[in-house]
Parts: sequence; structure tokens; C-alpha cells
Amino acid sequence: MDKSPCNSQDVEVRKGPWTLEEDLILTNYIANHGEGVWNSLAKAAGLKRTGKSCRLRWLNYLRPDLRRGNITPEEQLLIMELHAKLGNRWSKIAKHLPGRTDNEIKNYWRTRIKKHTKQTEPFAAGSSETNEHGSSTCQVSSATDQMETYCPPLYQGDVGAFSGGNIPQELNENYWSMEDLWSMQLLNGD
DNA sequence: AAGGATCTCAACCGCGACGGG
DNA sequence: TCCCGTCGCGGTTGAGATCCT
Repeated sequence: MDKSPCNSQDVEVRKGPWTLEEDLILTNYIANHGEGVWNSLAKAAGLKRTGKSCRLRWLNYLRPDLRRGNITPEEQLLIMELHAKLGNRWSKIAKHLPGRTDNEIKNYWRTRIKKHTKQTEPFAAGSSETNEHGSSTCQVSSATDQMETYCPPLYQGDVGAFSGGNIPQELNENYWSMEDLWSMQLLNGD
């Protein structure tokens, strides 16, 4: 469909970083006409971008109600809490954090977890055999999975910690308890 | 001061859901 | 009911910035 950039009739599609001029065009257009069907918006605004790209740029960068800058400790806690409940449903999590985007939260989470995983790697390596028989609540199938649904090794095999039975089954399988989150707070140290 | 390693974040990609014709 | 266009989401990548040795 859009895979033929040489097609003479199709306007060539720009990719990569947005220029200031493009930002201005998009912002002005939306200010005047509002958000709409993104594909036609891109064309109507005269941008050589896909509607998808315009949408992303607007939602993640240009929207006037965006809060840019450091995630506050309160927001951090909320993110952790919501991630424990919702998993990687970044857009859902973002809805609870006015002014923050799913992309921002996703990036924030991943870098945090990456850091945390590194910090605890020696432990994880040492206790890796615990996962072999699937005896813990964590289903680690790869390094990536470990990052996404990481369980602090201290709790591995210690399912009894959840014996209160308050954790819904589908959550119990992949996500952290609040205790985990609080302990991570301490590890982060900020 | 230089070079390498690591981190951060904007942007792209692929897929599934949804709605209209 | 099927097909097509569009949207929204989650995962991934790459470039620039920053830190470390």
C-alpha cells in the first residue's frame, strides 16, 4: 500500500526526527481545526508524514497539557502501583497520570527496571535454578521477559508471602505485590 | 582531554480492534 | 458477512546526551 515511495503520485513520506517547522504546522493546524482523522489531517496540513506519525508527535510531544520533566516520587509510586495492577497497559496507566504519556511512562519504567535488574543480576544468576521447575510466581522465559515481569529474587519461591490470597490469580502470575514495589522503592533510593 | 560505556527519549513498526460501506 | 481504512497500543530501535575510566 504505502510501501512504494517511488510511486510518482504518492507524496513522499518523511521519517525521522520532526523539524521545528513541522511541529509548528501541526500545532497550528490542530489549533485551528482540532484533532480529526489523522491521515487526512496530515494531508490537509501539508505534512509529508503519515497520520500515525502526526498522532504520535502530537500526543507525545506537542500537546499543550503535557507535563514534561522529572517524574515525581508520587507519580513513581502511582506508576508502580498501577503497573502491579494493570501490567504493561501503559495507556491505561497514563490515564491516571494527567499530562504524562504512555510512551513516557513506558520509557521510564523500562529504564528503571533495567537498572534494577542489573543491580540484582548476581542474585538472579545465583537463584536461576529456582525458575527451572516453575516453582515461583515468576515465569521467566528470557532476559526480556525477566525485565518485563521481573520478580525480586528475594521473593522467588517464597509464594507464602502472598498467602493472604488477596492477589487475583491473573495478577499473581506475573506481577508484583505492593511489598515488592515498596522494597524496590528502597532500592531505588530516591 | 579522549574514548568508550551507559542512559534517555523520540520515533518507528507490527498487530489487533473497531467501524463503515 | 466480508473487506478495507483508521486508530490505538505495546514493543523495539537508534541517535544524542551524559557519565566514567
